[in-house]
Amino acid sequence: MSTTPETGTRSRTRRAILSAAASVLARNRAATLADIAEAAQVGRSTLHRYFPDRRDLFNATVTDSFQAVERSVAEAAIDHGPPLEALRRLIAAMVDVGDRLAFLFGDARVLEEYTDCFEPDLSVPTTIDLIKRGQAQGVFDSQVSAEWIQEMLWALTYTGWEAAEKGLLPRHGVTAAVIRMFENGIVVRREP
Amino acid sequence: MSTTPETGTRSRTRRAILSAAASVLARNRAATLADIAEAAQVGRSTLHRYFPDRRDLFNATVTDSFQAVERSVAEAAIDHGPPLEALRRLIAAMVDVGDRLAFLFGDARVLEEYTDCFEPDLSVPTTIDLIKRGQAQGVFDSQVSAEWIQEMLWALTYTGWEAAEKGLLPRHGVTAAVIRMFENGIVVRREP
DNA sequence: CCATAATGGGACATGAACGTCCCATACTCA
DNA sequence: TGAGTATGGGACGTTCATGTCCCATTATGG
Repeated sequence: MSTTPETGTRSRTRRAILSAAASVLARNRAATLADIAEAAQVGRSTLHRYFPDRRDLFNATVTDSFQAVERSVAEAAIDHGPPLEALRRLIAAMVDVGDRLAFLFGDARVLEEYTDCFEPDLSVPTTIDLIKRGQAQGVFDSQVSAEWIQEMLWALTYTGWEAAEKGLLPRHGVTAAVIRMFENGIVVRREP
Repeated sequence: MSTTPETGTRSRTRRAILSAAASVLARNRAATLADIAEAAQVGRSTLHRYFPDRRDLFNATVTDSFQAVERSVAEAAIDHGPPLEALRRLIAAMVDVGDRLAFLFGDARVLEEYTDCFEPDLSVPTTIDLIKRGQAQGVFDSQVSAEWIQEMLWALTYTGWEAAEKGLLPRHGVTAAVIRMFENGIVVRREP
C-alpha cells in the first residue's frame, strides 16, 4: 500500500485546484465546478481527474484550507509571550489566510460538520487555549465564555476580509482594524 | 391600475411563505423551493402561485426582510437620546429580527446587489447616522470609518444570532453579549 | 528525440430542481 | 346551501450541473 509520491506537475495542479476552489467558493458557494476549473486555469476534465466527485473536491478543500489556516496560526506561536501580543499575531496570521478562512467560515455548517475531524492534532496550540490563558491572567474579559470570544474573533476577521474585498478597508489596514475593534470595541473611554 | 386589496387568507399565506423563506434560506441558502414550501406548511403549487419564479420569491424575501428589519430598527428610535443608549436599543432591535438579518447578511452579495434599491427611504434614521453622531460627540471611536463600524455591528449581531442557533449562547443573553463586545472589546482595562 | 505523463475539450447520459398545468378537494362568505 | 376562492398534489417537459468516456494535443523528463 505504498502511495507513489506525486509528480511535481501533479502536485502543482492539485494545489492550484484546491486554492481556486477555496477562493471561488468563499465568494460564491453555489459556484459551478466549471467556475472552479476556470479559476484554476484547468480543464473540467482535469478537475474531475483529481477529484472525481464534487464532494471529494469539497472535502479536500476543507481539509486543505484547514491545514493552511492551522499552519499559519502555528507560525504565530500563540502559546508564547503575553496574551495580548499573541492575540495580535494570531489575528495577523488569520488575516493572511483570509481566503481560506472565509471559505471555512462562510458556510456556517462547514465548520460544524467537519470540526470533529480535525480536533485531534493536539500539538498545535488552539485559539481557545490562548483566550483562556488571557482570561486567567486577567487580561481578557472573563465574564464571557472563551468559545464565544473565539466565535467573535473569527467573525471579525472574516468581516475584515470581506470589507477589504468590497474596498471598504485597505488591504494593509485590515489586521489593525480588526485588532483595534477586538481589543477595545468602539466606545471611547476617558481617563478619570 | 387599481390593485385589489388582498384577502386576509392570501395575505397570511404570503407572509407565511416569506417568513419561511427568510428562515430557511438564512440557515441554508441552497435550500429547495420544496424545502421552503414545506417550512411554510404550504404546497409547492401554492408557493409558485404566489411567486412564479425563484427569483421572484427571492426578491420578495429580500424586500420583506429588509422592511422587517427597518421596522424593528425604526422602533428603536436611534436618533433620540444619548448615542450609547441608542446603540443598545439598536442592537436589541436587530437581535429581535435575527432571522431576517441572518438571511440578508448571510449571503454577502445579497446586500451588495440590493442595497441600492432600498436607500431612498430617508425618513428612517440610518445606523450610519447614529454612528457618526456618536463619533461627533466623542463617544464612539473616530479613528475608524463609520461604514466599517457598521459592518462590524452587523457581523457581531449575526454572530450572536448564530451562536444562539448552535446553543453557544442562551437566547436571552445574545443582546447583552453583543453589546458588551461591541462597546468594550475583550481587553480588561484597569483604572490607573 | 522519444516515450510517457498530463492535459483540454467534446460527446453523452443522468438526475435533481424548476416551472407549468390540471383537477379534485376544502374552505369561506353571502 | 351554493358560488367562488384557495389549496394540495400529481403529471409532465425543460434546463442545467454533474459525472463519465474518449481522443487528440501538449508538456515533461530521460
